[in-house]
Amino acid sequence: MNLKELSNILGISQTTVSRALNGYPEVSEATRQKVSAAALQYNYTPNTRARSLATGLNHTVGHVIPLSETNEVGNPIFTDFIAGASEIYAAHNFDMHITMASRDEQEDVYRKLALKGSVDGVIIHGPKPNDPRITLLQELGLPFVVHGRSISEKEENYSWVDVNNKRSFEAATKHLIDLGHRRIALLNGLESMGFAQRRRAGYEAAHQKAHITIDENLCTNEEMTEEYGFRIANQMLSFKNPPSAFIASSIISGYGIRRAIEARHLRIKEDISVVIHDDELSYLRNGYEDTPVFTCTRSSVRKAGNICAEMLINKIKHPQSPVTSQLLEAELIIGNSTGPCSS
Amino acid sequence: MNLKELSNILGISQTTVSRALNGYPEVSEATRQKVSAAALQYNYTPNTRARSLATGLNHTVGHVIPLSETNEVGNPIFTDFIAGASEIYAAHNFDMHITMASRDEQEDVYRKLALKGSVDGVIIHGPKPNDPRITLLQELGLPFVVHGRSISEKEENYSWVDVNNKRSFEAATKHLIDLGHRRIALLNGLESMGFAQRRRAGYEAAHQKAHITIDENLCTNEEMTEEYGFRIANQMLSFKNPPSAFIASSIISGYGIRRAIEARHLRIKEDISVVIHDDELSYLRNGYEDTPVFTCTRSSVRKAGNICAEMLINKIKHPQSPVTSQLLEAELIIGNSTGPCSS
DNA sequence: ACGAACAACCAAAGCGCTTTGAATATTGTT
DNA sequence: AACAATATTCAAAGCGCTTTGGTTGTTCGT
Repeated sequence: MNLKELSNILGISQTTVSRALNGYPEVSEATRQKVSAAALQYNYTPNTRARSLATGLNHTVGHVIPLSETNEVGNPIFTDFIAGASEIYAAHNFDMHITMASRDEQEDVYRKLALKGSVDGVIIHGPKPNDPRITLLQELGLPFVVHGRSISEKEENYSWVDVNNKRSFEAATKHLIDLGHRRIALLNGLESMGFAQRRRAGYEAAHQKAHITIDENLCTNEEMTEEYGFRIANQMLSFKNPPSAFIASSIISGYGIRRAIEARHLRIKEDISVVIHDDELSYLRNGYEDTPVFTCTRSSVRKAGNICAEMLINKIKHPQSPVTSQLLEAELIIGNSTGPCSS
Repeated sequence: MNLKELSNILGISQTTVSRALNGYPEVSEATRQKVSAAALQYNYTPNTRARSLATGLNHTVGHVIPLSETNEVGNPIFTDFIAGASEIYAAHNFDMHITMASRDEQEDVYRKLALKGSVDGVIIHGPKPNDPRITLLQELGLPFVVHGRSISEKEENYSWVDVNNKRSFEAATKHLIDLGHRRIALLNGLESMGFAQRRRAGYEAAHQKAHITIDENLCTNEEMTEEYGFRIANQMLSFKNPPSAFIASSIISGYGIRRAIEARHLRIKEDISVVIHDDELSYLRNGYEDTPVFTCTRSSVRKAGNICAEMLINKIKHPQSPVTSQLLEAELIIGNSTGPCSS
């Protein structure tokens, strides 16, 4: 069933039928009723392709999910982010177009996306310092919002949504220092990522303010898997001078750290303190009670998805509106994994 | 840059330019060269919408990811499944269209998808017994492949890719029984899911063959989160007659079970055995060495994504081809979490 | 009762591509 | 040299929708 057929059945022109369905004012209430009823009866829905060809609007946003070199799969936090974004898309009748691409394919994918004209805007995931994708999209004139922030000398005149990673990791580190910890391990994300650099900066700031020198052997950067947490914690706990606390960039690595601690029959909290960053992943909740399992810096990645999507749709609908950005604070929440330094 | 402009620049008709780029034979090699060069130079890529309007083919497949009532977010295994599928899509130049929808919205979403004409085919996720989506899509005439199988009286004449859940869970249960375990807890997925019913059937079969009666108090069905594993294991371990082994439908719940065991200062393997189903999630690997952390039934969900995608594209390209299906065997791999029953 | 203002509708053009059917150029055959 | 056969090219139609610019009735003020 298409517009032509429907209008033939009704004996009304395609113009009027189209206008009736799209809520234009120059249609009498009577015909609008008739048309709506017929559309429902004959199960008519306008063909998306034809519509977007005619209007130039796709009602679609693209996500290009970076595959890490090591895992070749997107980080599971994307599931939650995208769930958040898709809520908003659904509310605005937008569609979601997803591509998974390795880091070196990214630019090419974005360029293709723009040229093929299949999306009205995109979300940039996992920005790196001076991320070339940002300038590329600005050149291409494709609306976009960055989840995270790039780090660059130039003024950052693009829209982004980010967590205050520096502040939150400084707070987490300070919390441990206040508890008497002096050897605090940092299991950070990949060094090339903007968020990891900011977290590192927070970690450093807290140390500096407390006049503690950082042991570089306690700081690592990797893809944040469970195995990463286990392997590194295991290694570090066998140091002659092991850390008394761990900060992990993700609950997933936190699981690995816990596994390593318990494999050595040490007790979390009493013997070793652990702080994680908690994205509030729905399948990997950090406890359901008031007191979380892990002490954490908490910021819902799903909510970040909401905000990014809302921002992008707004940019698409109002291309001339000024850039906006939002810095989300990640609360430090004391859970059952941190206690006074025992060593 | 569009076709019209490009053909004007070249002084060649749109027809010929289009044919040259699409590899039709009735174009001289000379002009083909010229056209290709110009397309490259002027950065021309055909507009997807226009093309699909003209051809009737979208080169797009849709995934409708069910949101669980409880979590409102897709299970993280989708990330891996979709990563697998998208490899294939990329290779065939297909796009991916994702919608997240709660269970009761599912049918509506599929219907809309078909009517709007924005996808050439879809993948059905998380089939339930007598899943209405299957008949719906058959009526709509939209090609589809089911990840998993429905369970129904009627003959199952549709394409699917599934793991042999019954067989693998029977093997897992038998393994534990052979080790002397008699009280084996089953932390299964939602009862309404086909795969959960098949896993339960395997669990029952093993018990039956060993003439052991099942204690229904040891069998639960829920969304497979970490917290689920923790909470239930914690409860069961405080029974006057606790289980000596656990089988979990997912590594995620397995983490929770481990947390509960270790919180009670029991040892995994020595005191309590644990078997999980391992989807080989890239961020939640079940160990990297020969011997996995958890004894498991292993079947890569990413590979399942590959196969589904390949199957679907084949169906789209050859609509008349017969239905195909594939049953993947999940190997039982003995890891460091199962040992002789100690009680 | 007449023209202005407005309400309601429509035919046709256009979005950017593919594809049909026809036209033109080239080659081969006798 | 003339014609058939083949190789290239093209103009125009069509995919299903929106939107421009007109046309036809209605209502209103005077």
